[in-house]
Amino acid sequence: MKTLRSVKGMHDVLPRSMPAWHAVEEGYRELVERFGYQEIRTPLLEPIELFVRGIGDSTDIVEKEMYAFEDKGGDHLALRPEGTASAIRAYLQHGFQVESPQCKWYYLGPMFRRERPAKGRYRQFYQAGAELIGVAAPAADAEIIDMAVQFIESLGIGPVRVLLNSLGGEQTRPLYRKALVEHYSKHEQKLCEDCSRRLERNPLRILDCKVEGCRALSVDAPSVHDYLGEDDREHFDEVRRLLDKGGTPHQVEPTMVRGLDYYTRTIFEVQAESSALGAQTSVLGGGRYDNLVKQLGGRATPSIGFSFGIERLIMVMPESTHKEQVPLVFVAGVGKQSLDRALDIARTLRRQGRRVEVAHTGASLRSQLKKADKLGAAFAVIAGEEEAKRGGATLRNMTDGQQIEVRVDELSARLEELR
RNA sequence: GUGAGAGUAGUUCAAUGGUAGAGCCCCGGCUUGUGGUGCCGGUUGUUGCGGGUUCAAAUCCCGUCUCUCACCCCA
Repeated sequence: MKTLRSVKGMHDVLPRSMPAWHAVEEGYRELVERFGYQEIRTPLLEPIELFVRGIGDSTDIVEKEMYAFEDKGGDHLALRPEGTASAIRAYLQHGFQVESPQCKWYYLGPMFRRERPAKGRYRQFYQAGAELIGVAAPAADAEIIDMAVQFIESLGIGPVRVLLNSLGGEQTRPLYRKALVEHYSKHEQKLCEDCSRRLERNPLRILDCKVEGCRALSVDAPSVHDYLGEDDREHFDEVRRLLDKGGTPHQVEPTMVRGLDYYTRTIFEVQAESSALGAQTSVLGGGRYDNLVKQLGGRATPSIGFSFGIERLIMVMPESTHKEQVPLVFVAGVGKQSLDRALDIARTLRRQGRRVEVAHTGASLRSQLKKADKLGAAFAVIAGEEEAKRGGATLRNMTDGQQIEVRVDELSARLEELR
């Protein structure tokens, strides 16, 4: 029979890599909860309309990367490609807008994009993020960015670069858009195929194009910063001031735009200087989305958030930040009669909260110790017939090979001393 | 979606048209009482799949699938 494989671009995360995953997941929860963020879990499936309206129908994500299908009842559904749209949907659906318009939420879970897989890019990947909903003040931007950077650094990843830009808000965008269209229209025949399409639908994205001809045209393209309205300018300057004050180094990247349409004003990206990511450089990205709530049918609610890919983070994370496991105690019996005693000792130690492995068969002591070694046990408890006569067991330190005989009822106390 | 490379044991790889192999891993043993180094032994394969050429194909040809990398975009 043909052996089955996981779907293209979708991977098993095997037990051996869990120390890294847990370090990221638990480290993240711990940190954002310290900032007052609470977890929200939303469904993996949403009405496709949510992403079309939220992320934007001219984005690559919606245009060509969605896992969208019609279910048996004829509903048009999609596997979520990112987390923000769902969070805002939940925000509106459960009346937070009325009840408690300011929300600090975080999430963690699988996202789906049907792209060609490459290093650091998968069709099912795990993303975590945070959303600060309903706060317009620059201090919100600074908090989110600071939190993101603190988190990345807490994993021992460094040095990192924080790239910052402003796309402007409602007073800026129409003017800037017009200026861009004017600029690029003069050289329309030199634009690549994608960009001539973008000229109509999303001229901002041309700035981000990597094609030689388009890049040349972008060199003397108008800069957002010359078009920022007064409020947008002030907001951006204040965010920068707060970051400086908080000691978060950043660099302004005037041509940076992001691939999701909902961003307004502040956008940012954290890059790790590591070759482990292949062509990918960004480990975390985010920005302000002041129009999204309104676009999804709510009142205008300024908000900001970020998200990061767990797989990518793990690729650049040093092994030293992997979550440490509690010491393992292996209980070995010697001889058939001792198996019962070994099981008894194991049961007791487990009830006392220790991590314990025990042999299930009365194999030779040698092979049991081999197993203990393979499992990475810190200690072995040898329950042999000799010791049994004295109500004891041998406690062996697997690191240095030293061993002592102790009474069974003293085992736990001795283990405590030794750790 | 476009381009490139690669598919042989769990894994890393050898075998260039003539009997599919090695290291590592795994399992067992080396007086049923001592792991890590050592020694002995053992398991593991429709050579990704399908077709073609040939007396003979892992090897040459065609197709297909998968993986990897890059472009695009993003996490």
